[in-house]
Amino acid sequence: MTRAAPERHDDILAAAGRRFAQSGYRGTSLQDIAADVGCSKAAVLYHFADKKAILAELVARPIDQLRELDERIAAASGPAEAQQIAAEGFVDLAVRFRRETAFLRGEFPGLFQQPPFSHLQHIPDRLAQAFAGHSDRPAARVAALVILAGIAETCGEFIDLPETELRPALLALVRRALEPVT
Amino acid sequence: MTRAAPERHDDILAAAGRRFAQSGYRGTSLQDIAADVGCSKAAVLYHFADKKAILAELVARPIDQLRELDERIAAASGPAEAQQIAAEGFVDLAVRFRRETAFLRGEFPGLFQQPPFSHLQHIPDRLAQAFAGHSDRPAARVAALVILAGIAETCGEFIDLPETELRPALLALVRRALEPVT
DNA sequence: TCGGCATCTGACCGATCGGTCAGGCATGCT
DNA sequence: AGCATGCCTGACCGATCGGTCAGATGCCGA
Repeated sequence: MTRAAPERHDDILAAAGRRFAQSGYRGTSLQDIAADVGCSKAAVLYHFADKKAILAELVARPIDQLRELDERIAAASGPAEAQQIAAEGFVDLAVRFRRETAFLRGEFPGLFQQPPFSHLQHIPDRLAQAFAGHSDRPAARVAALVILAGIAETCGEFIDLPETELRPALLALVRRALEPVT
Repeated sequence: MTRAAPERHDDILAAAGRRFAQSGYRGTSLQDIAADVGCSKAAVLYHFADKKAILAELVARPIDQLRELDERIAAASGPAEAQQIAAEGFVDLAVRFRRETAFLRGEFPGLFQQPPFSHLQHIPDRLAQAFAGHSDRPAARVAALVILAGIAETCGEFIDLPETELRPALLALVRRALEPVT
């Protein structure tokens, strides 16, 4: 059963996306993906150079947005503005790419230290730094970091709200969380 | 180099805890653990029946507390009380067992569906149900679920606050998040 | 009709995984 | 001294992983 290359390509991408989101990158084998698509493991590797290339293409767009967010944080005028940009930018990122950011975060520690993701190593540090900008407000710090870590996976697993509802709800939460707690 | 059994046992447990927290259960090999402890892979399997037994012992106490929380939620008088119990109980759990809950959550989907964890299958559903108790308050629902998913890993990875500071900060955040958003 | 290219398959490879096993070595009791 | 027991090792096993390869199959233009 032969399919046109672009369709197959997208089929594999979609199947891998579902599998990665549910079982993680390491927990998904090429065999699993092939079985979902309905072809052989070798066929998957005909359309993609290797397993990492599937992941790379799957997270290419959220990664681009993450990098752009990183630049905006770096260009902020002070820690307060950096924190605000980081919080809102991350919400935007998480809402727009729910599933991708889920396993992107799940595989974070090991994955971003090797090619082709090595050039992104500094980003988590910068994000954490931005979120922790106001170290005299521990609650805000906690809240922001909780949000940073939790949004993506949660949205993918439990919540089924349309983006039009989810985004303002999350933004309201972030703004509220960033207020100082007395 | 021979050590007394209880010490070795705890050494292995500690090394596994660090590795699991950083690279996940699936991403950690018995070889890694053995190398950290300074013994052979076979020695690890002399002190533990298999790899899953290490994980099981590592999460035994948080699991117990999770099960007790589950019972308290089930015994709540209504959805509002259930939500409150769930939120505060989960914070308590996450703060007390930061690192354990981190990889406990990371391996959640696949792991709780097979022995020796099968009897806990219903708990995530009950938790999610409790958190989503007030479905007419989407922001509160989002916030609670974000917290549910995010606390553990975040605390383990980014935050280095003493428990005495972290716990009240998180509780304040939860209470605030559970208030309706206009 | 025929040749060429894109798509795909089954068999195979080396590496690594979790787990097993027979035996070595130290310690401590008899 | 001799023996049993507890702790540990290196070698090994089958399974599975990501990845390769030669060749089969089907489609499409000349």
